[in-house]
Amino acid sequence: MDFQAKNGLSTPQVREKLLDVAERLFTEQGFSHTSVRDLTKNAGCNIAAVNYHFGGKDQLYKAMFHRHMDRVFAKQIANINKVMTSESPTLENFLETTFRTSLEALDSSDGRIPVLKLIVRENLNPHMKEKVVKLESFSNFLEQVCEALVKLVPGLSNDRAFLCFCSLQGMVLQPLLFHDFYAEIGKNVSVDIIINHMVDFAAAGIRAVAKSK
Amino acid sequence: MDFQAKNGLSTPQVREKLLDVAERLFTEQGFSHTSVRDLTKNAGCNIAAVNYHFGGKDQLYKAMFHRHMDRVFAKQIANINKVMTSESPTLENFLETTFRTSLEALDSSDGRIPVLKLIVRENLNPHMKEKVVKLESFSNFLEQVCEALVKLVPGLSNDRAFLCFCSLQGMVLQPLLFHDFYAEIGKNVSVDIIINHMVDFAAAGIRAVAKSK
DNA sequence: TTTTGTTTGAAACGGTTGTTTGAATAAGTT
DNA sequence: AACTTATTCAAACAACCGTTTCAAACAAAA
Repeated sequence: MDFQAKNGLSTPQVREKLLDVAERLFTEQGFSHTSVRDLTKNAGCNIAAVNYHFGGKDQLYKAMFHRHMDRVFAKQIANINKVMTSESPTLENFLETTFRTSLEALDSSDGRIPVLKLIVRENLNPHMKEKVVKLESFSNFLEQVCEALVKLVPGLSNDRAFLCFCSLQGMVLQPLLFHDFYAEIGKNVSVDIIINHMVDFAAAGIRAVAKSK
Repeated sequence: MDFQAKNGLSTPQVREKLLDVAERLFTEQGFSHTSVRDLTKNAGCNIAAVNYHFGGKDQLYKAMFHRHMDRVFAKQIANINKVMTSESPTLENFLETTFRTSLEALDSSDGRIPVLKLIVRENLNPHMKEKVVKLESFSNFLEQVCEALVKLVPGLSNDRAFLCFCSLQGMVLQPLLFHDFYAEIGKNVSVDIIINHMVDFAAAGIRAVAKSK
């Protein structure tokens, strides 16, 4: 009932192993299609471990979601800072870094998993009652991007910058969700080509929007 | 076992009613979260009706998916033709029509349901073994869009047009998936403003890509 | 060693799922 | 009318789900 009551910090291995497995299975198969038996079998532990360490499937999902979001947004923001504090930051430079970080999960399928895909899942089928996505992390990321855009593109208002953020998010989303699908129907494109295209497309789009009345 | 064996065409009412309910519930809640009991209760028929008329939950899903895709792609292509056969078709004109048709499900939540959302669901959790999306319909739509883009934008190659299609698809996807989410965190924007922004953004993006080496 | 608290294990519980069954009803034909 | 087919219905089925239980194994401290 009161799992890890005293030992507030870390239960050594099983907890982490379960979080790792959860990150992989939940992102690949979704919440409903991943059973507790799947998770524990892949983690090499007993079925009861999920309830013992986390208090239920829901809360394991929540814990992994938050851990993952914190990691990825921290990385994105670090990248943005690196670009913006360089000697001569350009819009193209900023876009390429952001796109590449978001899309690096596409090629060389090492363990990297895109948060956006997770967020899309959570948005289609909410599993947490509380405000779905960790708002502190996400809002912070959103503001950092908008702030950078306003600095990089003369004449861009805050409102317009938000709309641009949405467009950028969509452009990233598309290959994340559909790259495999298009590959299957013969429309295969390398990630580098996609990124180059997206930089050209988005840079022109943002600059045009900045000049628009 | 052999449902509607002789009467190959239409079983009068229950079939259609089930397809309508399935279209609504599957798109709102997803495949797994929609039980056969939900479907039949909303359709006002018996539980066994799904298996009797369609042969199972899977095949009801498939039938509604195909019916819906055929309808929406037909409408999209009709719109494209209307624009392209007008006296002076412009890129902005084409984009606005396409965007508005795709996003009309956002405001005034009448029964309209976006296919793209369905396709995203199906892409995240495939429920059909066969090539997921009806390829004839989708490929046709894709080609029509690319063809129109090449005609409207001088210098745009076929390969580049495909990449632009992907970017457009992403830009449409974003509000479809996240509009409600952003509204909940105070970032509410009217559909008209979104569309105007997207037209500006995409038009500049496409023209820039056309001039790129 | 004995004691104490934490972690694991196999089995079972209650609930929901999609599907099947077989009788009852409706519709259609001869 | 009788007979045949198509459809509906309530009930039951088998399989899976997340969770609980409680005894066994383990660790660390006394």
